[in-house]
Amino acid sequence: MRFTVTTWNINSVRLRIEQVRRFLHEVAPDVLCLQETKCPEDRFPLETLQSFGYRHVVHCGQKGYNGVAILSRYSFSARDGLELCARRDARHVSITLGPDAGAAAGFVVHNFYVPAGGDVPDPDLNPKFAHKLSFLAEMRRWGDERGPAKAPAVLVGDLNVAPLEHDVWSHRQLLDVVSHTPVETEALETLRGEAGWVDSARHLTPEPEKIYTWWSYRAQDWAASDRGRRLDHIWVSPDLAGALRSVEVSRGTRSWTRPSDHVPVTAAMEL
DNA sequence: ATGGTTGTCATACAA
Repeated sequence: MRFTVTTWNINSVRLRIEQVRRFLHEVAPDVLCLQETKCPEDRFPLETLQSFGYRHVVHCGQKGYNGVAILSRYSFSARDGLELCARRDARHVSITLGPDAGAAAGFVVHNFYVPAGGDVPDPDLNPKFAHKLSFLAEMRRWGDERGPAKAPAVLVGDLNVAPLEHDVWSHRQLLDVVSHTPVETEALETLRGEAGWVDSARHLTPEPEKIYTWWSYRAQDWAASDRGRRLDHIWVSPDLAGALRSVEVSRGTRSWTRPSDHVPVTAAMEL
């Protein structure tokens, strides 16, 4: 059976609830992972999201910042959130889907929101960048502790790193810009490789083709300048790599009224 | 070299 999962940094789920409705109507993934819901638990639009056909929802939120959620057409048997960097930041949530989602033993979907890291790419001068590097180090340690994948798994999210040369509009000009500095790209690629995750977008669309999932709000004309970065990722465990059929970047949502600066990325698998 | 925009919460701060 076909299984689809989407990751989307929504930059306020309450402000963009209509965009969520439209996207779910048009693309209808089985599972939607959101980041930056920017919404405390008691103000999360649970019933509205459920009315879009996604009965199974988990939200991990806080006031003003961060926040991750997973919407699913299938029931899940467990939910869990990691607490990284000893902060109660809402930057991770995971679910375990049951057999009705297509994998006999079920599988885990992890949804991460990696810290953006501020503007100055020096951990000694910029505590936000230090936090980002610590977060990536803890993701690496978490992967080491998990060990080799015993069951199919998916890791998605706004990882706030564009790891490869053709994941940014200009590799040379972004080498000292947070999101594409060597210390970040090497950290992300190392933790991904050690844990055996397959980068689904690059598995199906290798370099040198450019892929972007984020365009700054500050550009006068984001589409004309097209100075994007690939910050949003869908990784799959090695046993799922052969099941990948497509990875779609919903670039069109960036042109919707009052868009998020990130667009949805959807992977389809034949399980 | 600089500033450019958006969202939350109501004043800076994070992205």
